[in-house]
Amino acid sequence: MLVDLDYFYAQLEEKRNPSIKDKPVVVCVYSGRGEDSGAVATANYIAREYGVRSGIPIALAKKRLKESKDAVFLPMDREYYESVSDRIMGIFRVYADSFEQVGIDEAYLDVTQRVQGDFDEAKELACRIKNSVKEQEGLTFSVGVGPNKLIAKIAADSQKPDGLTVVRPEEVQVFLSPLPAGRIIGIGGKTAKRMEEMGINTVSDLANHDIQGLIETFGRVLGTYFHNASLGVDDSPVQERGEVESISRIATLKENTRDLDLIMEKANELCQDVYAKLVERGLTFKSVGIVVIMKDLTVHSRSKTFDTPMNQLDIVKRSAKELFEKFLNESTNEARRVGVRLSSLGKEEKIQKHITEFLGSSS
DNA sequence: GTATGCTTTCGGC
DNA sequence: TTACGGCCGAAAGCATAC
Repeated sequence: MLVDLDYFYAQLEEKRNPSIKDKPVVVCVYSGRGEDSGAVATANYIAREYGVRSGIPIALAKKRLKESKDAVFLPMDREYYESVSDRIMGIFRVYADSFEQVGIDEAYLDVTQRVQGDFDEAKELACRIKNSVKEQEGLTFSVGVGPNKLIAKIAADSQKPDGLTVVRPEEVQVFLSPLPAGRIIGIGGKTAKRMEEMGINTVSDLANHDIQGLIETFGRVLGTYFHNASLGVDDSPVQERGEVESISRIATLKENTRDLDLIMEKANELCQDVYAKLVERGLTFKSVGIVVIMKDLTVHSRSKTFDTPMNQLDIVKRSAKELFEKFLNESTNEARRVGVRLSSLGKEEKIQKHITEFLGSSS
């Protein structure tokens, strides 16, 4: 089954301050540029009735909520959301044979063993988990129960908030066929549009489309995945996620610029932040990457990889500077936002320390 | 021909 | 009228190694 916490950030803000729960609530990421510069992270269902959605500019959300008068705009408080998420995930985990957290507000629970493959029992279990989280944290979430992760996810999406949708194996075909292809995870706006151009609108259109054609258009991995998904077939296991694979920070510049010094002023802060997180988790990095979002919102990235694991702040800063400098030489536009990313992460261990010391002392 | 690793882009939340 | 975040993982596309 898939569990998905309802309008998570906004629900937490309602919980923290119940007086706002009958008003439109919009949780915002302010960029620090101007009064309303930034984007919407999420909004409660009252705000959604006004057309407020994740990702739209805050100024646009304000315009859409102009006549509601009592709309509440709050800044995102990520640390708080993460701490509550950790507690709730701890509750979910107890009910699962195996557990896989996806993002801050979603998780897959394989409960096959403990309900002995019985979907009625799975439904009862879902109710018990709902009650438990309601009692302990005062929060609601939506559940999808299905024969695999793909179906569980779509089932959960089909009834929100506080939903509970069960799709039994014999119901999969009827459930899936009429849905828009975009309901399949991995088919976002861009892919949906390409499919539309191929005459694919519903999952049933996708199921009837030649698999070779899909592979030619979307590549082997995705083409095969889309074909199987259209038939409700998915054998990916519910498995615990390991260490994070990358640590990144991105921020909006005070003003658009292509001045390396101004960019590095901000970038050095970002380097320190990602480095602090790296040390906190006891990790090393092999790759340093930068990302630049230009004033026209196009996204560009560059990265460099070392032969051995690294663990020094200075390396991060110097690599970032080198990459920004190189990138500026290749572009003519002004930068609006810049980011720093560490990847190819590894655990800091004795052997790696020795290698670092050896290289450090011999050079 | 297959496996593996690196760079960049895509897109979910 | 326009307006525009900050993360993350996955995949394509390419190069290289065996």
